[in-house]
Amino acid sequence: MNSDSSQRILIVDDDLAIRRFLRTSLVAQGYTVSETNSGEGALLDVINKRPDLVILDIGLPDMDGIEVTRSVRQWTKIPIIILSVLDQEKEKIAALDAGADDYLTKPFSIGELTARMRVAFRHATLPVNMPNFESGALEVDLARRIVTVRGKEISLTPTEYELLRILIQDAGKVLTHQQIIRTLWGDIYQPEMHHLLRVNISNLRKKIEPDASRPKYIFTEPGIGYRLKLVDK
Amino acid sequence: MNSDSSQRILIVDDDLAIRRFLRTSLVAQGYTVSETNSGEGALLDVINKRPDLVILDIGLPDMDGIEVTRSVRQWTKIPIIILSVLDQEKEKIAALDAGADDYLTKPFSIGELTARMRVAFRHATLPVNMPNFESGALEVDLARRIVTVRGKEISLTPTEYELLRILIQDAGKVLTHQQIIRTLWGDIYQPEMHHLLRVNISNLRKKIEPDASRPKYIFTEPGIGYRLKLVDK
DNA sequence: TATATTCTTGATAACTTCTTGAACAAGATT
DNA sequence: AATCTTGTTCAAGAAGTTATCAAGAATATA
Repeated sequence: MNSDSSQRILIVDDDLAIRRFLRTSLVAQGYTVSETNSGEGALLDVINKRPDLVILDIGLPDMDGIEVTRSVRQWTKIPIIILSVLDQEKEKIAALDAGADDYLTKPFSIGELTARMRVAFRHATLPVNMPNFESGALEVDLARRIVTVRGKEISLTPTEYELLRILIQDAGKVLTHQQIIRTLWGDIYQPEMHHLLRVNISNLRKKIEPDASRPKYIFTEPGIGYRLKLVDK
Repeated sequence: MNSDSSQRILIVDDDLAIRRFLRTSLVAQGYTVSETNSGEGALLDVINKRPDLVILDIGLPDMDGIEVTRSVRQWTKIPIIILSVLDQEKEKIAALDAGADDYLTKPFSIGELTARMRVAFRHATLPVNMPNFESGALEVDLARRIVTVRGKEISLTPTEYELLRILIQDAGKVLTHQQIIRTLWGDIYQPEMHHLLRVNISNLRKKIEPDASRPKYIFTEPGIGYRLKLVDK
């Protein structure tokens, strides 16, 4: 948190008028506000200013708000509320699945925005910024997307990496097949997805486990799902 | 089997057509669905059916959806998504501040609803504040689905775990054979199920009791059922 | 376009869990 | 003491799940 304990909000929007309007309204509500007008700026400010919540316009000059969301989500769970002029279903779903916590269509009322911000703060757990993950000989640099086993860097396919990231995000806990499938592939849930998940688990194990038939990291919970075990050094 | 790892959704709406529509769509997505048409029913079902998420219409015959939300929030953080025909700012804010996790205005697309459900599940998996059960040397982490006896982690089959969970839910109380059987295997009650239950109790005891022939945790109530004893440390 | 990489699917093997029957035990009833 | 009822345990086959390999399809890269 901040020294004056007020919550810091980062506003990302290329429209000056909207930034002004939001800043005024939020400052009046007692929030501390900083602003930027580009995707690049957003990524930098999330790192440097460590805001407690991001309000992100989806249409930015340099990069898509969804891209920004995905990028930020690689290493932090900081609440992100997306703003958009479009009420398009596809965009909404894409934004939410990329890791956004809420999606508001302009015009919206400040009352609703702040209510949804309060929901987001309620959800926010203690800062779970984990730039790197370690368990035994396995190390994952989530910010740089680098995985090493016993110091040796290994390369994972996009799906394998995403799967590992999902397991890391809830390390120690059992994730059901359904949960993993939904996070990995979204809405297209179908029974044959289970098979696909198994193949990917198998491939991932081959790359990170010393002995794939006797897993040290990725444990199977028969009938339920998988669990990434936390091992002390 | 019933100890299915699929997520359970409770739909609360007095409009049969909407319930049907939601049920069909959600079942197709692999969710397990139960329904009720009143606020009273909702409160009961949240307790008895232990859903993982509630979809709650705000306009119910007996009580307001906001009331229901407030009431449920007294004791659980289970995700609640409110549905409404009104796009009224005041109502939205009241619902969100009462503890709802999201608010959707009808008509909405199923795609958006399921995307917002995924957001809710993402939030719900974070807090580790689910009650842990402890009795003597037996510890059950219900959020992580981990059972330890004298600090040592033990693995239970889905049925065994579900059985233990049922006993924990009413720890100290006697659960009749019928109650357990129905919760475990649904309504297909048959006399030979008793034998099946006994075998499972036996197997569970072997895993958690120091001396299975002299149970410390799971007590037999002859002619009635079983009881999980609460033991102080 | 060719080449490499990754994803998806089917076949099969290995494994775990479920279900059932049989044997046994303890207490209650006759 | 014999019998009945209720409960426990063991073990084996059936049913269901999970792991792995490999080949073709799709996608990305050169």
